[in-house]
Amino acid sequence: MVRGASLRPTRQRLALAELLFQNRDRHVSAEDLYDEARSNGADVSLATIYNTLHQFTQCGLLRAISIDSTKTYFDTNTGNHHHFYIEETDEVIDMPEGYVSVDNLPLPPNGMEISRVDVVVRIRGKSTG
Amino acid sequence: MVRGASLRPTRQRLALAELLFQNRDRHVSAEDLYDEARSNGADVSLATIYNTLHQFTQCGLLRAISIDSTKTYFDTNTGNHHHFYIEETDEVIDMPEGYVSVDNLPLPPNGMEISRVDVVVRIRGKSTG
DNA sequence: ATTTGTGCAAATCGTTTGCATCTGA
DNA sequence: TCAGATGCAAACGATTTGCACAAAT
Repeated sequence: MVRGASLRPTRQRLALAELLFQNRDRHVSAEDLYDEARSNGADVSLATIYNTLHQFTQCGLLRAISIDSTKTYFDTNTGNHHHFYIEETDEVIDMPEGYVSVDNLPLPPNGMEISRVDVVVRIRGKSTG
Repeated sequence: MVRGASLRPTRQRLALAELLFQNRDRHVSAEDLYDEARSNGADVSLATIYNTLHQFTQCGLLRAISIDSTKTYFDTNTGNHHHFYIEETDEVIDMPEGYVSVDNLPLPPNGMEISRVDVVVRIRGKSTG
């Protein structure tokens, strides 16, 4: 997988890939992955975490989502899907692929084309609001 | 307007409110507003800009949008509308209200309710991609 | 007079960078 | 060998905070 993206299969990248892709549909921040790697005995620096996350993103192995808060999350599901975002906890949940439809989009400004449509449904506990 | 939100109408808040609401549909970052205030002779500190933006947001005078990049933008249009986001320049453009429709939303997880649905259409120059 | 807001500078937090060292093809 | 990766610590940029001073009710 890593090799297929023409990245050198270094110890660190392989360790991180394993953590990331052993379960589908994960949303991790750099810090999350860092902690996880450490507690799994993988000796990886934070800088390498960031490098790797960005490289994986660039190769299409991950998708970056910046919904809110100051943190960037990386989604292991790169398919066409959208997200719930839990306001109280900053959690991100995938919606099943192909479920949501967005209609009646106005045309983009002249000379521009659509690169992606992101739908975020912000949710909260029923009593809280 | 400021008074209506049960905020004390201080010189700074009034100056910022004037800058913000004299044109509809603005998307400003704290830094933007800071520069603008200064060049208009309003003597406001950056800390106060942040305070004011957050207070206005809490009162429903503004809406915070955190689309990408590390910056938070504040939208003077608090109505039901969505955004284009120009990837190359970090610009945010309003779509006309009521245009877009989102259908087939899956139900939120148990005990949760939808607080808002945000649609961001990421666009880029036609040649760039 | 009392409460609330303001300004400054220092602190924080996520993220990036420079550079010396290491590692995989 | 040697381009490319890694780790560390320092740098960064947006935002926040603590605290003394000022302004609004």
